[in-house]
Amino acid sequence: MADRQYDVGAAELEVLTTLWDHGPLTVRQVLRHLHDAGRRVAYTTVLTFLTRLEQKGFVRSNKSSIAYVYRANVTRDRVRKSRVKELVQDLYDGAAGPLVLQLVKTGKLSPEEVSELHKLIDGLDGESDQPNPKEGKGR
Amino acid sequence: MADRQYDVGAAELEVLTTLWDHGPLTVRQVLRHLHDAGRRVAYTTVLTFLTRLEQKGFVRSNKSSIAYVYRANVTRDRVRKSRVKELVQDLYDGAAGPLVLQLVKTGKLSPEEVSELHKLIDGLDGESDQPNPKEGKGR
DNA sequence: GGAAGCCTACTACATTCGTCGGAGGGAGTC
DNA sequence: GACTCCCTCCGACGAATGTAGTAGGCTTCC
Repeated sequence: MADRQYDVGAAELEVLTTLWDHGPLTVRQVLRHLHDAGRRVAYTTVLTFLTRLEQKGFVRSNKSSIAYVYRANVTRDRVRKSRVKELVQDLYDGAAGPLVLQLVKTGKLSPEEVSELHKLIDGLDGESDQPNPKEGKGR
Repeated sequence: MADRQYDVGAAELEVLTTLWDHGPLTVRQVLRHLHDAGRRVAYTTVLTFLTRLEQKGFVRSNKSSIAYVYRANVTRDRVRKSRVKELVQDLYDGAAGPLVLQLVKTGKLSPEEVSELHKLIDGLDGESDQPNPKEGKGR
């Protein structure tokens, strides 16, 4: 219960996502992107989100000549992993397998994804009893 | 953003999970299960959770001779699906594929799960190039 | 019939999150 | 120099969530 590491609210996450998608941005730029995406929020609301995200360490900012420029300080991948882990823990009793199966059954994977998955587990199949030696863990 | 359907807090979810795992229970029984699982909460806290869950429609209760007996009113599966969907939407731009791939890569599936997965996608593979006729296509 | 328990109802309070408004300060612009 | 923007800081507020205390009601057991 303590481990709620990357804890970002849904609205905060939208802002963070905007930063992931469109690089370093000022408050106003984030606002514009959100508006373009159909999200109506006030300027100060975005500012609040960015400030809170910075307090939590998810973004950091640099003062440019005019305004602060914010950039993500965690990778999307990290947040994804953390969120997935939390989900698996809370609802799947820690076992990823059932989730994978469920997703494959109902998740409407594209043919490309299916074939990539195919390759992946063909690999796994062989190794599944001999641990991977070069556990580099790159993304 | 409106669609936050099965919205249950983390602590509420523990209670709901207890009901899923151990059938209809009274407040006190839920409390005992939680204590057994190392979770320290007060009796009235559990009562509050159950009351709130009932208001939200996630559990329902029957008055027995002694005390109210609560039972889950949503399936675990439904909550899982809803949560996963939310996650996929929020963090994977709606595409389940990347999540599956990520899980398979890092999710430590058991050999049994891998082989089940194998069977599953062998099935999918066949259909993948001939469009599924009865595609309900939610979204 | 009073003490000891268990049960529900009601109230409360701190925190987090989503959402802003207003105040006050620098920078162009007539 | 006054107007107008745009920027940041601070404060605020309501809803949800986690957590729990207190009051009052029924049982039961000497």
